[in-house]
Amino acid sequence: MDLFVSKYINKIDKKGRVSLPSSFRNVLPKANRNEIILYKSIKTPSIEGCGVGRLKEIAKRINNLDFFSEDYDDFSTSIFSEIVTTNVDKEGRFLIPEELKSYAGIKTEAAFFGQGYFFQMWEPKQGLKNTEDSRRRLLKEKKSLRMMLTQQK
Amino acid sequence: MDLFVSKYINKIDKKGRVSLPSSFRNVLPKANRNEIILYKSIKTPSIEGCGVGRLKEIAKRINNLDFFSEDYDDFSTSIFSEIVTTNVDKEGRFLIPEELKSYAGIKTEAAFFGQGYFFQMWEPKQGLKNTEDSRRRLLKEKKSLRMMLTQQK
DNA sequence: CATATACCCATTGACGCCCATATATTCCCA
DNA sequence: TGGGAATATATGGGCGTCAATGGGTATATG
Repeated sequence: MDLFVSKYINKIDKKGRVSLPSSFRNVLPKANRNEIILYKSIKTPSIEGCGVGRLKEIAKRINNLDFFSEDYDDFSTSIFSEIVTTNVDKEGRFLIPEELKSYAGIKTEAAFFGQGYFFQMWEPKQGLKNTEDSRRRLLKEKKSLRMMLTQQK
Repeated sequence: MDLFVSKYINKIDKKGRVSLPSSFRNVLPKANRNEIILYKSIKTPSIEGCGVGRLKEIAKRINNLDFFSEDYDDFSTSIFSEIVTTNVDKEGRFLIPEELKSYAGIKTEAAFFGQGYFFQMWEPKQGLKNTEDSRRRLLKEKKSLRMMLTQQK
């Protein structure tokens, strides 16, 4: 499985370390298993994360913008300066930077939600509520959900 | 990671020295870890910096502008003639030339902002405000920012 | 010679690395 | 197939190393 799926709730220890769920670690390329990138979610009070490979993709894309345009600076600033890289230790744990932790309201536990190509970290209560809310919104449009789920191949 | 990412705020000591963030030092080629180039940002009151290797890339960018345009001369002059090289000492610190420091309004602390292939140095307050402004501009066009961040592969 | 800058050494706190344990999971073999 | 052993995962904690910072002294350069 090379996608981030399922959800987990892990504890944050005294030193601020939290285990990246094992199944998530396995999604990272064997080469760079010891480094991930984190950034504030644009739309929700949560932290998003993924492997560094994704960052290089983003970098390439930004690099293709007109270097002297205002857009270049805006993207570059909003993305690169907001992204933090974090090292995953041999036990699979990492530190969540304070700024991100407070942005997401995370204190003693972090809830990990697989999102396919990336994952989110939430304060557990808020995260679960968000899941319910999304599901509720989707169910309001059953038709489209059914279509999404039953479409083949 | 071979990109300048994240942000840091470091102190400037009595002698005018400031630490280049460790993660930034690691972006510089192992060969030339003791030298960086600095120049005034064209669009903002900040200082931009990078390893000496990137000079060629900047030259290329400028060379791609129309040779007979006014822009060509302006960029060429503004950037090349303003570039200064600075030595990084064994502890990873360097001196910010007075002219650049006053251009950016930097006094006792410098904020380092990763920008991918280069970095910026700001007076902390102004730098943080600039980040917010950038983000605000981009969020007005949610589509583009989301695209930049979530496109897969 | 005077000022600026490089080199050396020191301190503090944060972080990485290592080892340890408890629980859960898988595997293997009788 | 049941039970026990080997393995993996989440978690806890000790300790050495490194990053950021401060300061003394040598050296260079005009």
